[in-house]
Amino acid sequence: MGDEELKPRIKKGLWKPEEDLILKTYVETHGEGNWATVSAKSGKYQSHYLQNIAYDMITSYVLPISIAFSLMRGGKSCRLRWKNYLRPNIKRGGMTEEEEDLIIRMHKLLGNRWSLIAGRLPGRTDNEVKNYWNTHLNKRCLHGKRKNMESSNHQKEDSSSSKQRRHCQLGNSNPLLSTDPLSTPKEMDRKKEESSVSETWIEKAQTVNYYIESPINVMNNATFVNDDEPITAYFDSFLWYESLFVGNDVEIHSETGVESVI
DNA sequence: AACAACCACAACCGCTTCACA
DNA sequence: TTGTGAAGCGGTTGTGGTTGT
Repeated sequence: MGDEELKPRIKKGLWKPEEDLILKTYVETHGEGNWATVSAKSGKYQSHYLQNIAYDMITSYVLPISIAFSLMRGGKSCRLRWKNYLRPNIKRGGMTEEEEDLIIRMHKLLGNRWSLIAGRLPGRTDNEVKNYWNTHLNKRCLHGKRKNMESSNHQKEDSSSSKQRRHCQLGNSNPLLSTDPLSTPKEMDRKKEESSVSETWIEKAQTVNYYIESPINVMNNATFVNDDEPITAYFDSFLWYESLFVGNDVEIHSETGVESVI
């Protein structure tokens, strides 16, 4: 008999609807926490489950009643599944423009602090924000940076090509895409749509950050080395302050520290 | 129709932090 | 003060669907 047979098998991979129901039932009864015990305890919810779930739901999930289905999942897996998918008030579906802008602004301020960012988006999870950033916004921001680099390089180019590119930037076509022979019209439309939303404020933020000392720099000055609370408070006040100027150009004088809305 | 490439999202893994005995 | 287990977090990988060839 090998070790593998002695260990309880922890199931991995995508969750099935019946597993979701078991976990949901467990958490609704016991509350969140003690995730390590979910796997052991959830088996007894078979009877509870069968009493409370409508028969048509059971049949639709093709559950053989004779099978005792305790959750053979690790505590971490259960916790994540609950937190990211089953928890009440989880908002599903695409991000709104406001949410996108908030994510980008927060990411610029906080970096990859996904839980902090998600904390300011009701109904959104850190995993969702992180995935959304990696699949949508990161590309868009990189694309914006490339665009900026291109435009700075263009200053060294001959006047005709730079004039053409400037025309593209001001008009309804993208200079990078329009000069890319591999881009299809459909792809160009898609990329154009992606790049249109938040680049304006990104450029503004880059300008603003030139004047405002980053909170991270303050941290690096070891003002609050051993105590997170002041840092958090500082972030909060900074974000609150920053939020006042959304959509505005803010200038803070580098020496006097006096801010003014342009 | 078949296959490959790509994309979006769910889930896992490893590390850190926290709480408590 | 230290050890230990639980929870939290961010990076990475896996999976399934879609699109292009």
